[in-house]
Amino acid sequence: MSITMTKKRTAILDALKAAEDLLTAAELYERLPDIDLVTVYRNLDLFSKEGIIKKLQFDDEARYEYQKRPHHHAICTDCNRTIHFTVSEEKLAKLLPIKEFSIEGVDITVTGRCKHG
Amino acid sequence: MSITMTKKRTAILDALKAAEDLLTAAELYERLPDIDLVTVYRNLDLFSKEGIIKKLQFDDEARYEYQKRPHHHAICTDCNRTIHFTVSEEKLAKLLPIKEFSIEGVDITVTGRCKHG
DNA sequence: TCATAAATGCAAATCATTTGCATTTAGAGT
DNA sequence: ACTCTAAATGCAAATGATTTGCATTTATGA
Repeated sequence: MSITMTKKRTAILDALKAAEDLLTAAELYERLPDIDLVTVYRNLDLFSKEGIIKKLQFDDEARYEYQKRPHHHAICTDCNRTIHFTVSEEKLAKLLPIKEFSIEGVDITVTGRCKHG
Repeated sequence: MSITMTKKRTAILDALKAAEDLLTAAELYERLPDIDLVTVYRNLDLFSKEGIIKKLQFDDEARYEYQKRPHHHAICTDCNRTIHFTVSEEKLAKLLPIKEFSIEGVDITVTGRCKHG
């Protein structure tokens, strides 16, 4: 990547990699109190633009995740847990019936209920 | 529907039905200056919960559309135009490979470039 | 018509995110 | 290592969408 990897940037990325779930900027700040919240925001923005992480806009706030490989999300409306899943390129290609459009990215978000205890 | 349809609510719904694109609360307020912005928000919320309209969270603000039938969106990263498209139930059912999840809704957002002039 | 709940408006609060600016730090060249 | 310049960071304050509190108006139904 072409961006300078400072200690703080590395720490933010590591925290995202280590996280089970998607994190908000505030949650990252909790885990990394030495890094100013503004810096967290600025770097999350930067990473998003670089494509290193992914920003998902939730109802009230944004959540971020380290982007291992492109994938999609199923969010449980009960427990808010997020399940990650992938969809094959072939299936993705078949979704959009419009030819006059060059696809850059596809986001699929499923809502429903997971069967947790 | 079980909610009281006041004149203002009808006006808000009509404005959404008439709109070409998805509208923000502020844009609705521009079109309906007699209706307080707070009332616009409250009723958009109400309609969303009733399933009459659909709320899409964009980067910085929410946009709303009258829900004719379930459909999805392709957003041009150049001109911000929104293209609506549908995906058959069969295709939708095949997307999520997780059995332990009862699907309530599926949102597909495609980003890319449309071929406008 | 009256009573009660719902709908609305206005002002102010909230809260995530952004911006301005001063300070610190990193990287290139010497 | 030293110096210079741009980038990175922190702090305070601003921004802007959305929400809340409360008083007032309107609709509904007995």
